[in-house]
Amino acid sequence: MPELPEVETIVRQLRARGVEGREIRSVQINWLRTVEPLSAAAFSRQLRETVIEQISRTGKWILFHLSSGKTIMIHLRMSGSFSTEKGSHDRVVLQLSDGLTLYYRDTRKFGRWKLVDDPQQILGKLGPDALTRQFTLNYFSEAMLRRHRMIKPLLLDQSIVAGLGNIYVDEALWESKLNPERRSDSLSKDELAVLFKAIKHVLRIGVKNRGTSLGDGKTNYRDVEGESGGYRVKVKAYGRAGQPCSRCKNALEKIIVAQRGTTICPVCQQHSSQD
DNA sequence: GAAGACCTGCTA
DNA sequence: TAGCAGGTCTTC
Repeated sequence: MPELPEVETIVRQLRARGVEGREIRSVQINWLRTVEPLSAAAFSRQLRETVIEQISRTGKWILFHLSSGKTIMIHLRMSGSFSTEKGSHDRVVLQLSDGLTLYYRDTRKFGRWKLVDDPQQILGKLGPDALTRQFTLNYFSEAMLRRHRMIKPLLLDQSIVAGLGNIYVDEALWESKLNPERRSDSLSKDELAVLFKAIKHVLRIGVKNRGTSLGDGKTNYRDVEGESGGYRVKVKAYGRAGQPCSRCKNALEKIIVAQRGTTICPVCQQHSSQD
């Protein structure tokens, strides 16, 4: 579920809640497989009495930098979220100093907490984070042109660029008027520039609006305050199949690309003469 | 590339 | 009840 803007929103709110600087007093692990690579007991032992000095984000990873020198790396996958109030699918509960309790909630249990000595072990396999200066048009163009793959799965590939998921990829492609099945090496210089700009744009707007949430059920994205994201009203493509394209008014269509549900405007996002 | 695995809950 | 979901990993 959460992509870069949702993860960024959560990190900001954890900081605002004053999680940084607090000591972990006790750890409760309700779903053993959430934590890696240690057993729940060993994992808890290593956390106890350490201070969460700093919280950061790279791509879709949340990092808790601990006073012990170790780092907790958290990936929310499809349904992970945080709250300071008890809920119904709390998989990890941290009692922090000064009476704050942090609940990690994850209905589908796909999320993971990894305790690592060196985050680079994992982050080193990722491409640049999509909202950093390291993600440049030159880098992006080169990465796309030297492969012969459909653009959508390439954009979802975290080793190329980190942070995009199904929603923001569909939004960026809609905004760029590009068909998700176009081959990456068929894109012109102009198309690459437009797509690059659209990626940065949809992510920035997403962050500004505190992420996206669809529907109202409890499996959907919630920020730390329990709110759904504000980007929902801004979504142009994702989840809008059957509704009119806000550019040309033709009905948006749902297709499957690389096994992922994909919404496109069949008129605006036609395959070009190439490919 | 594709399909299955990991999971639960919502919707049609 | 089947099918689907914002992610990623493993195994064809």
